[in-house]
Amino acid sequence: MIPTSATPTIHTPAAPSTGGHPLHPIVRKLSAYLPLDAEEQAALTGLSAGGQRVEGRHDLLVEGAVPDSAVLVLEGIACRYRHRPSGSRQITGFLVPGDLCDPDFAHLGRINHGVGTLGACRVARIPREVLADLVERHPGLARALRCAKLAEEETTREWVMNLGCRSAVERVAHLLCELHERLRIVGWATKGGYDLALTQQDLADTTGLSNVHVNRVLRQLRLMGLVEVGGRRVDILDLPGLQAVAEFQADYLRPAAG
Amino acid sequence: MIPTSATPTIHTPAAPSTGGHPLHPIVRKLSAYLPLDAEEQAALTGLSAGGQRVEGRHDLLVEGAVPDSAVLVLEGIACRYRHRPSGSRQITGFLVPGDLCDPDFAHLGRINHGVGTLGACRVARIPREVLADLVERHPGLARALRCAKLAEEETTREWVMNLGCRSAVERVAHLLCELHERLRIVGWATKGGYDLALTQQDLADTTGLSNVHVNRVLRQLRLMGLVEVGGRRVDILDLPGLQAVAEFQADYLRPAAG
DNA sequence: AAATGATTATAACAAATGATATATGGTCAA
DNA sequence: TTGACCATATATCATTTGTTATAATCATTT
Repeated sequence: MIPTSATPTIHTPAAPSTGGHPLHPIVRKLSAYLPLDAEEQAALTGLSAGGQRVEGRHDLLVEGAVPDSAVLVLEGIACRYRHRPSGSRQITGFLVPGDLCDPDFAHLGRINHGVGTLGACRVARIPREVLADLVERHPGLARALRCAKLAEEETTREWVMNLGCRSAVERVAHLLCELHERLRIVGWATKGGYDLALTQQDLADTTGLSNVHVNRVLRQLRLMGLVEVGGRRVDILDLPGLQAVAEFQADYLRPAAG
Repeated sequence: MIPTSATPTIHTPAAPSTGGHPLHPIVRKLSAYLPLDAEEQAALTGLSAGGQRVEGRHDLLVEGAVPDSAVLVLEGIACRYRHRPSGSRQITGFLVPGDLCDPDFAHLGRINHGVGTLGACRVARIPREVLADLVERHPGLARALRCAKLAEEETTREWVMNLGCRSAVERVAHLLCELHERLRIVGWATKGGYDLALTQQDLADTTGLSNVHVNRVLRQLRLMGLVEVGGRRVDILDLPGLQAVAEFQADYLRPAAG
């Protein structure tokens, strides 16, 4: 469902649509891996039924818990994170609309990281039985979900690459490119940019930089004429240039179906 | 099979055994997740049959290829890696004995990273049909392999944590702790240490540091009386101390079965 | 044995990034 | 409007880490 004026806390200028009628983000996302028939699409749409609003900065799954349901993000942005004993936080992954966390909990005990919203979100909680039933009845969906999981793994490896061997400017540029592509796939970004409810501190906790240095980097990217970040908005001025700085190759987000 | 004098290029002082008879590393590893019956253990032993020796610094899977078989590491150490256009390399994961790469290739197209040996290895190539047949006939193995995959995902997230918010000393200490635990599980490490065929440059490419700084860090860890690294060997002098510096929590390597 | 090449060790210096402090600007509620 | 609070911006300085250069060590080959 497209957010309306009744939901003022979420920016919605990029509300997604396809040929006039909106598609649920998870349908858009999974369709990018494998074509889904009407029945499969309907099943996914059913998952999105019980969506609830969650404010920004709220936990969805707490560290150490044994979750009894998965979380499907419908709107907004959330993240996986962990804290060090010293208090510093590392964001280890983002959840954008269409992302499901965590399809595999059935085989998992306690989760050793937290999951929380950054900006305000709309999310659906999916009991494990519902999800198990879904993948059993629809092998095509099971397969698409496995593709999505592989893409997530590749994304985490890409983050290792980012943190391990790119400079501060390259890291931030890469992150902005990745979010652009992921949001674009589900209809929440245009070529010109996207809304992003992240603070500079959030970007710092993601890229392994200090908030001060993130600020320096964003200024530099602005002066380079590549991208302007501010006011909960990312305006991309030169996408090829930004991608070049980041050495961004979108293919890791889209493993080809075997 | 335990390496003998016929295989002089692999250090073997820590050759694993259990009650006198050796166990294949993948049996040891998967048993740590779920108990395996004799039939399942036999099936895994069959996988290890066609092991071949591979020299150090050789590719097992090349970037961009469409692999037609998985790789099971039996001895030695290998890694996943990627190169930047500038030439710098990032190691994104290690493969130790018992690790299978990649159970899910059937759903994957080209792989966007390479897999190669670091030290000399013994590996088995497992055709996709063989693997598919195995998991079909043995649901218990399928489940254990999924657990292993979850542990690998958690490990990659732990690496993000390591690269993103730990200092150089902490990073190296954490890596040494992780390798110790992973090798210990499959019988290739004792409390006192383990053989490790990594150069300081390899450690640098893993931890996102320069080789010079890795050298500085190793000296510091030695002066702190925690660990001595050199001569293809890691001697742990103070395991609790090393783990404390690293804030190492082994649980991410062992998700409890749900 | 000598030569070669790779790895390790160390010093000196450069560059990138972090920490602290402070000011500015926006948002929200009273 | 005011005040409080949070995020952003910027300057200054400290620290960590990278870079370059050079030796020393070790294994391998000739």
